[in-house]
Amino acid sequence: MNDLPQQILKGSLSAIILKLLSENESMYGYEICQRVKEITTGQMRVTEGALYPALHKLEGEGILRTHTQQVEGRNRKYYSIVPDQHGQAVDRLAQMQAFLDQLQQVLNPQANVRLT
Amino acid sequence: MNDLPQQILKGSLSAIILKLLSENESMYGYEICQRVKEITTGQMRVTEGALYPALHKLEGEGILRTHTQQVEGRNRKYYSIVPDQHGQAVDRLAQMQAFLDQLQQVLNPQANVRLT
DNA sequence: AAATAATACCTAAGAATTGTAGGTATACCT
DNA sequence: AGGTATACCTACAATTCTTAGGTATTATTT
Repeated sequence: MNDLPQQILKGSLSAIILKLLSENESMYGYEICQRVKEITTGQMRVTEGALYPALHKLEGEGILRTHTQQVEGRNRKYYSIVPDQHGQAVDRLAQMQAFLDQLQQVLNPQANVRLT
Repeated sequence: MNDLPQQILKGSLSAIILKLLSENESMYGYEICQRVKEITTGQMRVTEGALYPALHKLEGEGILRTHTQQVEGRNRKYYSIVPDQHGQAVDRLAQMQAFLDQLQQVLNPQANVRLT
């Protein structure tokens, strides 16, 4: 009946991918899943059924590119931001952040965001 | 090509509704649309095509109830949280806030939330 | 040695939510 | 008379995700 807590807000996945790939030269799908689990101490999980189509879409849009590499007998498909698309990634992340700030304005107006 | 900026993150609308109705005894649909525009200085807009189905769903789930009233010749349908469902609303809002905190942890890990 | 877990990729089908684009009706202003 | 604001609604399409599978290799446990 009740939705389980590990639901991802629809629309946030591509932002998560772009953020992680902004900080790391290249990552492979499975690694992204694990990284999100790590960062959020297991509270948020990116399912593979959502991740791989999202990666393929960003690749189709020309924002990401891939190179495959065999590591310990397994094939890994590494994704990275296309060099001249870093601006695009920054823009998208800024848009998402702006929206989240507006949402906070509605849901939690007395809270302020401060840098540490 | 590019998604316009006034897109709502799917899943956040019911939280917005519950938050506004937690602070106001009752509100009608059109009022909710206007209020969100006010709070976010026009940057975020809840479309009626999304709002009304969402309200009907929450009513169907037994969380909201309605009473209609005629004001200045026009019919207004006021929504309010069913008295013994305030806990439900608080729970849902807390869940959403927890998720947003986790998302911030991924997208903007150096930022901290502080009360004013 | 066999079974299970972990790693690593993928897709198909369906559910859920939202935007777009309409519709209806009243009141107000020009 | 026409346009704008108020106030409700629905249908359809688009998007995004979850669920639930599938394949294959390596590591670990039984």
